[in-house]
Amino acid sequence: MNRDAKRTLLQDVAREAGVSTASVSRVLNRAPHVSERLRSRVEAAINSLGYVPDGTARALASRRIGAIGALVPTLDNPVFSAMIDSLEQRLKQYDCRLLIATYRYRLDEEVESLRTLIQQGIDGAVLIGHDHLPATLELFRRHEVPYLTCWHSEEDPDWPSIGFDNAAPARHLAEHLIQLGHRRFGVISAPADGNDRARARLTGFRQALEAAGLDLPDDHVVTVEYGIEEGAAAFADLMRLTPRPTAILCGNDVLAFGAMFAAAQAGIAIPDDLSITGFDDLPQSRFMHPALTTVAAPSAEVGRLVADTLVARIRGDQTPHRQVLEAQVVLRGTTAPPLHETQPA
Amino acid sequence: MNRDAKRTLLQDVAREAGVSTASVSRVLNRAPHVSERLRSRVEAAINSLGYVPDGTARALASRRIGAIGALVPTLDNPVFSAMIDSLEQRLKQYDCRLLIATYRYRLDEEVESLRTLIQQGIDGAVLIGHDHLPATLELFRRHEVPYLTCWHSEEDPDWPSIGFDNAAPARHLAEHLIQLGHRRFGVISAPADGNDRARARLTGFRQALEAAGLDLPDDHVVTVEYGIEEGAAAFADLMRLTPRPTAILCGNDVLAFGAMFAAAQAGIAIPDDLSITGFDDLPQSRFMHPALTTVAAPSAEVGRLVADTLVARIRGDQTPHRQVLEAQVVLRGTTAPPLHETQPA
DNA sequence: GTCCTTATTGTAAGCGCTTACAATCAAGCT
DNA sequence: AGCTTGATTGTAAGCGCTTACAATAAGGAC
Repeated sequence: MNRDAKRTLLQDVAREAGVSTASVSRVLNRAPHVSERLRSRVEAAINSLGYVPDGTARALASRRIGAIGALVPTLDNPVFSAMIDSLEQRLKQYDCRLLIATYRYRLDEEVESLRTLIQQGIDGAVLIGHDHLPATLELFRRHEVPYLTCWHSEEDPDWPSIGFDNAAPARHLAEHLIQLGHRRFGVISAPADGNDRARARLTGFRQALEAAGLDLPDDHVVTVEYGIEEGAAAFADLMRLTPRPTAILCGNDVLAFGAMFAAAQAGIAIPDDLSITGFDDLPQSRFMHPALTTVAAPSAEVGRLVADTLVARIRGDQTPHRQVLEAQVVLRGTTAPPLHETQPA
Repeated sequence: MNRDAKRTLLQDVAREAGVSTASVSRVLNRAPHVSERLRSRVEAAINSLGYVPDGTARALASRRIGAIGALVPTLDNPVFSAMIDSLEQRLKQYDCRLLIATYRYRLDEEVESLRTLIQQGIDGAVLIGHDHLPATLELFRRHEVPYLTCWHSEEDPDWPSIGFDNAAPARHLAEHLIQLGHRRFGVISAPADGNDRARARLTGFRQALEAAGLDLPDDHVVTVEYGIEEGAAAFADLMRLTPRPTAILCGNDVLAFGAMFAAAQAGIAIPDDLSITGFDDLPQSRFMHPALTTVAAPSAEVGRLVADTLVARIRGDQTPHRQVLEAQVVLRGTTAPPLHETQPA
C-alpha cells in the first residue's frame, strides 16, 4: 500500500469535526461515554472526507491485529478447504481476517510458518491435528498467542481442540465389514508420520480386527501419499496378495476414489467382489457408482466452531478445552457381504 | 498477540550490542553500509536475546506489510483452492503472507472484503475474473494498491490479468461435438451474473453452434448454482426436452459430475446415448467412468504466476499487463458420436 | 599536514492511531 | 449557593520500528 499519497488521517477528521483526535478514535471504536451529538458530528466528518483508518497504526497502538492465522497441511484437500471456507465466513462476522499458511505435512515447515505469522502479527492461530513439534508450542507460549487445534479429539492439556474422534468411526467401519462377513482386509493409509489422524484411523481399523481375532499383516497395509493415482497404485499392490483381501479400508475418500478407479480398471466389481470404505465424505462421494461408504467429517461445523472459540479465547473468555463433534459413519453402496466366500461364523 | 509481557525490543538489542537502534534496524533489513564487525555484534545480540521484531511496528514505520490479499468467490471449489495453494507456496518464497477473503459470488461482498483488507493492510491484491464493481477499481486507485485479476484473459486497460481464454476452449469443445455429428445440444451453466468465466464459456458454446448453423433455444440452457446435485437436477430438466439433446455442455466439471450421476441413475449411457463435457479438469475427472472430456484450467500455474507478477508490481517493476496461458481441451471418454441417430452431413 | 570524499554510525523525528489521565461541565445534594 | 459525582471530552505520551539527516571516522589527493 502506497502511503506517499497524502491520505486523510484521523487528525483531519478531528479538525473537520472540530473535536479532538481521541474523540474520533472513540467513535471509531464504539467506546462508551460518547454523546450522540459528538458521534454524529464525527461520523459526518468521516463520511465527507472518506476517511479510512489505517489498520497498521491501529494494530500497533491497540495491540490488536484483527486477524488470525490458520496453518493447514494443504488446501489441495477439499476437506480442508471446506473447513477454511466456513472458518473465513464466520470470522468475517467477528470482523476478523484470515491468514493462511500451508506446510505440506512437514512439521518443521509448520513451525517456520507459524513463526512468520506470529512475527507478522496475528491475534490467534489454529492448527490441524494433534501432531506438532515442541517448538510450535514454545512459540505460542512465548508470544502468548491464543491457539487451537482441530480435526482430532485427543485429550491433551497442551492442546485445546475442536474435532472428532478419528479412531472410533474407523473402528465402526471395520466392525461393519466384519459383521458383513469379511475376514481378509487390506488398508490404504496416508503417511502416518506427523499425521495423527491417519494414525488414529489405522488404530481404529486395527482395534476392530483385533477384537474379532483377525490378523492384519504388515503387507496388507499400504502407505501412500494423498492422491487418486496414489490410491489406485496402492490398490494394485493389495490385489497382488494371495489370498486377496475382500475389503479395503482407505484412510480418506480420495484414496478410496483411487481404489475404486483401479478396481473398475481391473474389472473387480464393487461391492460384489470387494468392499471399499473411505473417510471424509467429500461431496462427490455420495455420487459415485456405487456411492462410497465413508465417515462424514464435519468440516463446516469445525470451521464455524473454531472461529467462535478462537475469537472467544482472544477476548479472554473461558472456553471448553476440548470440543468433540460427531463424525458419523455413512453406509452406502461400496460395502456388502463377501459373496464368493463361504461365510464362517 | 499479548504484548503486556515485556518483550525484547529492538532497543534492548541495541543496548546489548552497544550500538544504536538504527544500526540494529539496518542489520535487520540488510541495508547497505554496515560493517562486518557491527553486523556480527548485532546478530550475536539478537540471538542471545531471542529477539523477534514486531511486524506491526515494522509495517507502520516502513509502509510495507509483507502480505497480499486474495479475493475468491469460494474455496469450496477445488479449482480455486488449488490455485490458492500454489499461490501461497510461491509467495512464501518472497517472504510474503497471504490473506484470504471469500465473497460467494456477490460482487458487493467482494468490495466490502477488499475494503477491509486494504484497511487492514495489504501490499497488493488479486481478484478472480473480469467482473467487478466500479467501487473495486476505485478502492485500488484511491489507496494505490497494486492489483491483478486472474482466471480470464479479457483485454482491459483497467484490469491487468493472468489467465486463459474461457471462450475458445469452450468453443472447441462444442466444435468437437459437432464434428462428431451432434446437432442437438443442451447446456448446463453456472449463473452468469457477475461471473464472466461462465458467460465466456457460454459464449464459446454459442459461437460454435452458430457457426455450424445450429440453434440453441433458451430452454436448452439451464442455469444452476455450483454443485453436483444442482448439475444432476439441471440434467433432469434437459432430459425432459423433446427431442432430447444428444450432447450436454457443462460450465464446469462439478456440474458435469452431477449430469453424469443423473445419467447413470436414469440409465442413460455415456457416451453412447449422450455426450457430456466439463470445464476445469479437476483431479478426479480423469478417473471417472468414463473419464470426463473437459478443459484443463492451469490452476497451479496461474497461482505461481500471480505470485511472481504481483510481487514484481509491488516492487514497482514493469510487468506485462496481460498474460495468457493455455487451457487445453482434454478429450476423454464422455464424448462420442451420437450412435442412435442418422448422421446428416 | 590539510582538505575533500566516501563509508559508517548515531540522533531523533516520525509512521497514524489508542488510551491513561487530566480537565471540564451539568446535574443532584445539602 | 457550594460541593460532589459521574459523564464527556481533550491532552499528550506512547506503541516498536524505520529512515532522513547529522556526525564522525577513514582514506586519498595535493
